Order: sequence, then structure tokens, then C-alpha cells
Amino acid sequence: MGPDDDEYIGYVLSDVARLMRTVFDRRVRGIGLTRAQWLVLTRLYRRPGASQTELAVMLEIDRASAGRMLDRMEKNGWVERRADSEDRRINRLYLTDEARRAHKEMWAIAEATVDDALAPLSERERDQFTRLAARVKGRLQGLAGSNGS
Amino acid sequence: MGPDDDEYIGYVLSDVARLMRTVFDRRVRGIGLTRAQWLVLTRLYRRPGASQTELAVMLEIDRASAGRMLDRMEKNGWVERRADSEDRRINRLYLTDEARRAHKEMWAIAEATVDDALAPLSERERDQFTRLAARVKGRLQGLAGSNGS
DNA sequence: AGACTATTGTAGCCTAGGCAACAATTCTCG
DNA sequence: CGAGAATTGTTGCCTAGGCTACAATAGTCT
Repeated sequence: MGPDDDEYIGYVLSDVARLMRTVFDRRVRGIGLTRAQWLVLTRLYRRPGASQTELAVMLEIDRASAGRMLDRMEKNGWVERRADSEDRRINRLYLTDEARRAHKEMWAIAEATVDDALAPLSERERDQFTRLAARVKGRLQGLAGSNGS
Repeated sequence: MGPDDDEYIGYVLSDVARLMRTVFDRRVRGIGLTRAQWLVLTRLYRRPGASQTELAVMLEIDRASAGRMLDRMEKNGWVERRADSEDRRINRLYLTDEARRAHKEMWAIAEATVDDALAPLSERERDQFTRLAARVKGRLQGLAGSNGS
């Protein structure tokens, strides 16, 4: 068993993530938000007034990527950039009312999608799966943190 | 427990996939191939002479995306497009010698990366994890197949 | 104060993927 | 045979992410 095998765990995991994304994206098409943008909402919903850098850290993406995402979302009326009163470098981020409404809708769809995906597992297997995945994630964070050069 | 929770399985799974990708990408930087391009190699290695559409199906990506990927890889000397002798619409794809060499190298790195990621799990847990993930994948393929409109 | 240093957001250039439309070609079936 | 349907690969336009370099601003330390 190696990367040449279709059942290789490395493939399966990335397939699971990709398929989850695909299914979710298809279900929310029509709301006007993409999945990536919805992730922005989930963060700003909990932490209104965050800066762009803070948002990028929360999403674990590049500052530049986050900035461009915000360009799109601002243009489409989901997000507001307000100048910080003390530090002129900083943009404070806030959701529009419409964004807060959409957030709820996407949330429900996300839950339903994950439920559907895990449907073939029993309650107990679901827990197992979640715990195993969390441990793998922890390990990977360690590997990613200590830069792998 | 819902999408608002950081330990939500939906987040964890996409995190695992993303981190695995990040770690792997960092480790192979310098070979001159990206992870996505290496995936192309893995397929053409097993199925030389495939058409672009066949490759796209194997990778489960768009025909257009595959075509552009091949543009880059051809330009960089990893892949050759040869005209099919019977059907003038078709390009048959072949790896260059250099690509076959790089394939081996990336393969080893991929195996090591996955091994590292799964290091915190016991042999038995690894099997469990793999099997559970495969079942979830199967379910998602069902959901993705029957288009979710 | 003034000179470094650090942080913030942006712009440029890159890979990667999706969808829709299109020309070239091939297939099918009347 | 020939007209319409299907397939193949490409192009255009979109989102999304990474890395580097940069100007503006803020912080630090002599």
C-alpha cells in the first residue's frame, strides 16, 4: 500500500475534503456567497471588528489572500472595512446585516451536509472518527509549525 | 456542537487535508513540481497514453483545468502531448524521463508525510481511521454524483 | 529627536480549480 | 450520403490561495 493505491489514506482524506467542499458548494449556490466567503462570515460573526491580519490568522491563509477576499466581499456588500481610530494601518472588519442573515442560512446547510456525509457511520463511529481526525490534525499542526526545511 | 465550534468535524477534516497539503508542498519545494502536478504524474505513470479527458476524469477535475495544467507541465518539460493516430481531436499524454524520475522522489516524500501525519495513531487506529474515511468518501461520492439541486 | 525595526495592508506574479461557450472533429441514424 | 448529436480540447472569465516586494505607519531603543 503506497501512493499508487487508490485506497491510500492520503488520497482518501483529500478526497473526503474535496467532496465535502463540492457538495456544500453545490448546495449553497444561489445564496451568492462561496464557501470560502462563508468561512469569513463565521469568523467575523464571532469576532466583529477584527483586523485583516487577525482574520487571515484565524482562517490560516495569507494576508494577501484575505485582503483580496475582502475586496470581493466588500464589493458585494457582505463586509465593511472601517478605519481604526488609533492605528491608521488597520482596517476593522464588520458584517453587513445581509451577511448576518446569510450566515445563518449557510450554517444550516453546512450542518446538514456534514450530517449527510457522516450518515453511514454510527454514533460511536462518528465520535471515533472525529477524535482520530483531531489527533492527526494536531500532529500536522506540529509538522507545519516547525517549518519543514 | 455545530459549525461554530472549532472542533467541529467539518472543520477538522478540511484542516487535516489542508495541513497535509501544506506540509507536503513545503517538503517538495525545490523539485520543481507542485503537488497537483505530481498527482498528474501518478496517473500518467500508471496509464501512459491517456487522453486529457481521461486524465481529468481520473483526477476528478474539470477538463479545462486539466488542459491548463498540462500546458504548464508541457512547457516545463514533464509531459508530452502526442496526436492520436485515429482521432484527430485527441491528445495522448506521456511522461518525459525526467518526470518519471521526479515521480519516484515525490512518491517517497508523500509516503513519509502521511506516515508522519498518522504517527500519533496506533496500527489499529490507523486502520480504523482509514476505513471510516473510506466509508465517508463513498457516501460523499453518492451525494456528489446525484447532483444536489 | 532620530534611526532602525516591525507591522499592516496592497500589488504583482504565480498555480489551481469551476463554469460556459466554442470550433474542430467524430459518431449516429434516418 | 448527410444532418444533427456528441465528444475533445481550448479560451474567457470567475474565485481562491501562495510568495515577494513595497509604502505607509507605528514602535523601540540609543
